[in-house]
Amino acid sequence: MTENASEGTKHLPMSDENIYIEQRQKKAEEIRKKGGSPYPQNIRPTHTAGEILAECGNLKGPELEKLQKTFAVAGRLLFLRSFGKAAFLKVADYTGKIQIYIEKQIVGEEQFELFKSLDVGDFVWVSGTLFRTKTDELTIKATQIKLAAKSIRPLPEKWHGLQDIETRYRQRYVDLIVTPEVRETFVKRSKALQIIREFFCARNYLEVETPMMHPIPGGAAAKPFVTHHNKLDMQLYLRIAPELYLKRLVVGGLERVFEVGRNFRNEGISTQHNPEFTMLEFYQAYATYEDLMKLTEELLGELAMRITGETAVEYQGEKIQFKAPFARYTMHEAVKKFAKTDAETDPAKLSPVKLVEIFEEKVESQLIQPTFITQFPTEVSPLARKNDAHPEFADRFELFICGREIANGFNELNDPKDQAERFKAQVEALHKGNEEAMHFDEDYVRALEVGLPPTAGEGIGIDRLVMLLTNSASIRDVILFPQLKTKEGS
RNA sequence: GAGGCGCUAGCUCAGCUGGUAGAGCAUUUCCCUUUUAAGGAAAGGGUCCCGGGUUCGAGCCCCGGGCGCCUCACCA
Repeated sequence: MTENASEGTKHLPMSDENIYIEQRQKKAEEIRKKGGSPYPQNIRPTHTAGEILAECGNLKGPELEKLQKTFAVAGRLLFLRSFGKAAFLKVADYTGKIQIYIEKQIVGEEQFELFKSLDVGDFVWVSGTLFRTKTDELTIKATQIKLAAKSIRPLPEKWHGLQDIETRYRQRYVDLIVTPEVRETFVKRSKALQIIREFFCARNYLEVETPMMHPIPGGAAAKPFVTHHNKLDMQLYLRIAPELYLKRLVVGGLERVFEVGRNFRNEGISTQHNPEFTMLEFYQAYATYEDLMKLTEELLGELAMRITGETAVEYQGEKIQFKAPFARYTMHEAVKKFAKTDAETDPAKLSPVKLVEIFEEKVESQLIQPTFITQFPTEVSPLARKNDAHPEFADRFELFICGREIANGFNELNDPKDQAERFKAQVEALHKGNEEAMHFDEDYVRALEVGLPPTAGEGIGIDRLVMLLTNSASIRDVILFPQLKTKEGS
């Protein structure tokens, strides 16, 4: 704490005080006056709500009575219905909720008084035996109850919960308490990451971590965040992609690597974009982009199956089929098929840049089911290997689902001379004012000179993938703390 | 960056043509020993996002600003 801590604790800002907070603070003070603590230690549950349900969820009333076993749970008090000398409570821990029944005659005067000072939102510890209520709900009949941690602020209303989207993002801790779907979404996100790690580890990939602070931003076309290291007195960029570092590792003999981590791009914010987002990148020596397309089909199929229980996933009213094989078109074919072309926009006659332009404008939004688009112009693929037969195109693909780019992969350019030329072209574009063009990375070219085996690599946007798997309309719904502007006074 | 919409009690929301600021939940007090949005009785609770303006009078109209959401543009 700062030296001013004692000064700061004298009183809370008046604007933040309301009757609810005052009342609860008063209760906490009462406990202190009596020699107790509103924030005690050594609160030990014997069971979680989930364990109790698993162990006794099938037992009937008489069987529960015979059990003669005491269960102690701890969790947040989320519901309270009092009848004067008895009450029902619902306590939630990380596994679920369990109902508590408390009766003055059973717990005694002192414990019942303690119970009456509890508020919804408090953490509590309860022990007792199990029984079933008239409506057959598995319930703990409390014999002992303790306050485990006092909550000073009231929670949102039980029925409607927290509706204000801004507050949900700013106070995600409250959102997580009162909006069960939010919790489910982030459990699924965690599970997806776990599956991804298992998937690559099972294929002998090594998980690695490369720098997030780059002296030269590289690996993607994007505007970086700039920062500064004081002692080194050098400008650094938050990484826009880990690509160039991961390929250095393949040069170093780590033939199969993957990294899951944050990228930072200093661009607009939308339902599809957060300034920091999570990217999976993986590289495999002696693989081709075609191998990676197959691998991607496998990965996505497995994710869909293990997260949603089926390969067809409902997303915003569309049924997305994650079963292999996914549709495949070259960019030419896709423009021909999905964009209305005339003599002027005949793909065969278009400049590469124009082709990509039409593709992005007319075709992308139509690619709802998982679709691989291959053969991107070399000009827009400065790190990808040229196709041997048609050097104006790169051996590259992107995967589109619901009109959004989900993955991008290609055969890696491992010819140092070619790479140096491509960097030069990028630097020229940079000088011409293209803020997203790449810088010349001499050390990366040196690494290629040491020798990169034939390699294919791919990046998958994890946030967008999780959006699909959790039927989330906005990227903010799959990021725990999405970037928001700070509000005055907060 | 542009346009549209929103911001009223702790929460969810009403608030008409400009005329004393409303409800439900929650809170406080009282009654209530099996509830499932429990029930009954009463009470308290407001910087109507902020700042100007118009008006006898503004939550409402006008101007400026803040924050958010959506669409578009840039991007993954």
